[in-house]
Amino acid sequence: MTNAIQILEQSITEALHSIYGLSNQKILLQKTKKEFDGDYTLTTFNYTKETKKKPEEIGQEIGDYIISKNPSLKDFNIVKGFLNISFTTSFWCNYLNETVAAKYNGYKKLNSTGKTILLEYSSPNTNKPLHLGHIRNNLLGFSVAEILKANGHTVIKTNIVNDRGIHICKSMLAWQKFGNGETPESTDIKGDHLVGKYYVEFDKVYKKEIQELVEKGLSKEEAEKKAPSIIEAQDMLKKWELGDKDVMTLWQTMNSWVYKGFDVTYKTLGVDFDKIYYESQTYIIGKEIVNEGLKKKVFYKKEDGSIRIDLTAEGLDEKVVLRADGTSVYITQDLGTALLRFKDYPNLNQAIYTVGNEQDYHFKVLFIILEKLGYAWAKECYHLSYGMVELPEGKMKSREGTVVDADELLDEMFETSKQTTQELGKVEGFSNEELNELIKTIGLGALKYFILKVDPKKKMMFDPKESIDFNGHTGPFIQYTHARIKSIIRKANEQNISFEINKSFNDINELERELIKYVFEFEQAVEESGKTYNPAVVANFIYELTKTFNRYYHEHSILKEENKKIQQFRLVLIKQCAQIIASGMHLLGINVPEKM
RNA sequence: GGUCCCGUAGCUCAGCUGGAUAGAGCACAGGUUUUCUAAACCUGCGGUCCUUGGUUCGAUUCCAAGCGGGAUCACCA
Repeated sequence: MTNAIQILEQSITEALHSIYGLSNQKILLQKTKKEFDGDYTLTTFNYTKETKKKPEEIGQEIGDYIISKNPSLKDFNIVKGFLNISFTTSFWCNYLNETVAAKYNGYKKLNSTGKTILLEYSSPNTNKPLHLGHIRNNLLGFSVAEILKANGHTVIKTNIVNDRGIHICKSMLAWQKFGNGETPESTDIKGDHLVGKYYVEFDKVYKKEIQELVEKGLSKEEAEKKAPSIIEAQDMLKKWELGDKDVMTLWQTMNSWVYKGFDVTYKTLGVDFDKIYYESQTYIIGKEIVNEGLKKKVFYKKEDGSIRIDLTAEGLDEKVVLRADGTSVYITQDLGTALLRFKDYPNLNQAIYTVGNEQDYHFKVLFIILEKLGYAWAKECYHLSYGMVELPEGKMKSREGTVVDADELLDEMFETSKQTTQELGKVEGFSNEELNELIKTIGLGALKYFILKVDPKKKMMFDPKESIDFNGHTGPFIQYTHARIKSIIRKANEQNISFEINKSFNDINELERELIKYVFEFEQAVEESGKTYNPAVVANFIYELTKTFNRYYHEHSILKEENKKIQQFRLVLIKQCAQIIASGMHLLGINVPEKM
């Protein structure tokens, strides 16, 4: 079936060719603005040079041509260089009929042109609990995965757990020294938070040591290198890479605490993974790659013993890929991880890394190195870079404790959700279980929508003093609208009203026409958000649809409508709207309730 | 200092590959419920789209410079 936009593009192409002999012209179509009459608008300024005619004239000629050739088009009007074109009402009604008959949900089916995409997100460090920045990462990654699936791709969601390295040793060391054998069970502290406590503890001691050394006359840089704590941590890392038994045992124990904690947070957030990688496994592959690269002369050994790559020709710097003491750095692991993935999934067409934009440079370097090493798939690697979440005071810093903790924030969302729900008192007949479910759905809806409605590329502000809204341009507003529709549908069912449109029916009003167009345009929004890896496109689109629906809801009654044909049409329309709202929200990882 | 990103209403954000009189939400002022859920709807208030040039029939959008903010340039991750 050809859709509205395709019909217009084809007709206009034909018109340009037949009237002016033009081909390969850009066809600039946009939605007609509210103030004007029409469905879609063609800008005709573009063709003035080739045709040597005024934009109004061109509009008239193209308008006449396409209307005469295409029965789906009703009429047009011209305002300067804008040709506003209207489809017939029966065209839109037919469209609605067909989508409903096809049980259309706005997603593309998995198809042969679809790619196989590995999408990495979350990627936590196991030395501290998750914070709001990680929440953005998790929601973004999960949503983009859903959106890509809805565009007909196969997506493998993966998590690379950063479970080794100097930062982990810091927590371990502090626990060893000051922990008095504390465990999550003995303290009743969630495992990731307990480990995080010792990460902060380490930093305190370390800072103090630095200060003492500075007072003794060392420079700050020297002091940072010579502080006893950091030397101990480095020793521990060496022992770890050598497989020291005690260190390994401690490492496994503390990591297991963290994993238990993360699992709880992931479950609450509703995110999941198809495959989990651990850097403790991939860093070894990384080291092998470095050795091979050394032989291939992609890397070289400096006098100080470190192994490096010179990227100054690319406008970048000289980069260390393996430390002088033989232990691996961040990028060593990433080399190994990349290789392992393409080995595990030989059919991979793309690998997406969901990582904050503070690491733009790192990924630029990583991808260039992979290319220099000769991996053909290097060019399929893509850094999905997103902006930081900032507080009014600036960036969040784990070590300094200026973070919005993920678990705390989630609890606050649920608390607000609970309060609001109780105040509004619309939950009669809900069981306790249903009520809890609803509270979670709404709290998560508010948080997820708040984060996903912002363009991922941009940094975003979060002020902990101002709680996340439940009114206006928010998740709960959209969820509420869905519940409203479902309420009407339930009542219609109770009254045994049928949901079928008479095929010849086309007596619709302006808002109904607009709503059908939104249903139609959803797939374009899904497509665009997929191409740009941007859930905000879907989020904002669904909001527009929902806002229009609420106006419609306010102005027109459905169950009280006496004309049965109109009533049935309206029921079909709103049911499809509910479907699109649910589909769109699903792409954001947000559930929509039947009642609220 | 080099590289990169950003600058739209009091606040938080939309504004698609250049197109009509720049839009929402929050906040503020007011109105709407005997009518399908008022977490809603409607009205009002609010803008040198950071500045200055350039390209263009047309620039918030593209280019250049400047100003302001941020990130990064680690043998941290």
